[in-house]
Amino acid sequence: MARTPTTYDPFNAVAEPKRRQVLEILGARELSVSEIVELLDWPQPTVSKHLGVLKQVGLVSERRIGRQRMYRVNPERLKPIYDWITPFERFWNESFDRLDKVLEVVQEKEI
Amino acid sequence: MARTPTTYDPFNAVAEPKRRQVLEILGARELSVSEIVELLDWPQPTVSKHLGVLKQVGLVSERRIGRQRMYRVNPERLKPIYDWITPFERFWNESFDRLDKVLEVVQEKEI
DNA sequence: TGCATATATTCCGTTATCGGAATATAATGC
DNA sequence: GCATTATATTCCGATAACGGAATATATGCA
Repeated sequence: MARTPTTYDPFNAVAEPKRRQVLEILGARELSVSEIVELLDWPQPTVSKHLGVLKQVGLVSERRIGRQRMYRVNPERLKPIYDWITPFERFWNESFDRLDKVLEVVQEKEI
Repeated sequence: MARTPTTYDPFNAVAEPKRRQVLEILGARELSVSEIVELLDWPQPTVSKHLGVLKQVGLVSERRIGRQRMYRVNPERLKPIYDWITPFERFWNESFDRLDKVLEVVQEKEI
């Protein structure tokens, strides 16, 4: 077996920096392909191909208006990433706690 | 150019499900390679190779004790993922807000 | 019908992964 | 030094991504 396909799950889809960029700008509002092309200044096939991966993995949805296709982000599909990463949050918070304690000690000594 | 290498950044390293598993169990405590082998029941070279990728990208650190190598997670390297994903949190929270409003209306009608 | 616009698809070359099996390195203890 | 334990590395074969260029599809409009 080779590397997990990009369409296997959100983690693999989002590993590609350009696909993260696309999701970021779609976070603001629904956009057509040509609007994305203009905003990011990428070749149109590049945009379409990355949207294709994001759509296959369910991270974006598409709506047709005439010959345009409006893409929007599908946030719930990003939740597995959020759920996986948040348990590690305690490490940063713990560090802050320790820093707080250090600062307390420093303050006590200064008094 | 081909696909972004797994060692390019935390996003790519973490795209592989097995590497996420390794990081999860290292979240609990520092572990030797053989402890990971036993916990996950994978071939030893598989464990070593995945640890190698995680180490290259800075997601784990290593400490030698005799012939053992103790690996620990490097949480701050996971923060870019946390920072990228959390802005999308508002979508789930917004949904809950809307649900709350619906429930309020339902309650009002029941009174 | 014919032309223009919007988007998707295909073909190609280069590159790197992943698992498995085998082997190499390194440290310990006798 | 030699055997043993702990871990890393190498050598496959199969798979697929990515960018670029070219082309195909599909819709709208005169």
